[in-house]
Amino acid sequence: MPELLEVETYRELADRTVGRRIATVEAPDTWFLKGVTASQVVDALTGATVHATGRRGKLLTIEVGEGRPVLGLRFGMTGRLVLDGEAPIERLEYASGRDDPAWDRFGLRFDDGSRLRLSDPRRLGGVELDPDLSRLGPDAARVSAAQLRAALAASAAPLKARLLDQARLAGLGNLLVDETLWRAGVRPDRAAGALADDQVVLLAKAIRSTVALLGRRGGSHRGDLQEQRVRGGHCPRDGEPLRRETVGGRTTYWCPAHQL
DNA sequence: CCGGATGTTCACCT
DNA sequence: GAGGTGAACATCCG
Repeated sequence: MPELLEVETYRELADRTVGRRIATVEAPDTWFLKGVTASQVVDALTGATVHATGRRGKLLTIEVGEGRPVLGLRFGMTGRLVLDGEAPIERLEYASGRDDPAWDRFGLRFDDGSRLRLSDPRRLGGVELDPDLSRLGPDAARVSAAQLRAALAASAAPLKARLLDQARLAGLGNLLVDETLWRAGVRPDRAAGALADDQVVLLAKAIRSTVALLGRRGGSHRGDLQEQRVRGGHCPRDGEPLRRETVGGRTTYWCPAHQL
């Protein structure tokens, strides 16, 4: 999915529907429904009015009328949220711009005729009711040093693996983590629990500032490192050949010269 | 043709 | 228990 930044733009899009009444719920793909049946989702949301939207990490939440469950939307790597026939706020690099109706996995039709739909070619996202927020760590956009310290606490796992662990810290994906560590000058494969306290403070700052900067630039793929995230890429800071390794199960690029 | 990709979950190892 | 790996999802791109 989209990482935290892209989900935030989807939340802003979904927020335009606040006040609208849901006339019809479209759940054509039962595989996309997590822990609920199509009829449960339809019954729970039909006739409800959108009250508010929220986001925790990469999870988008839509709150409807009282006594109704919260709707949780996940986008996987290729999910997009579309309102009406409007062009999406942010075009995914991965997506080719095509928009096959067969990829519509979930949708809400409102009384005013507008339609909010989740299109996901690869079906990596999902829809749930009353998502369990206790399974997500603090949101990375606002993580404090103390929260980050707790997330990394005494772990032998590689730092990057912990930063990607949504239960520890919610919102960072592969690109944001690589960009953040590159900016902070920290190796992704260092043991998470081995960071000195002042390094944790700096890393928390780097996470917040990197998220904010790439947000201003327009998305997770707008990092300085992005163009060089290819085989044979070089560090944009000092020209050193980048290392490419699998860390935390994901392809990772980092500079051996300045990430220590 | 083949390998990977802004993600997550699960089974199965060590 | 903690970590790691590979598979699965389905499409596009180099």
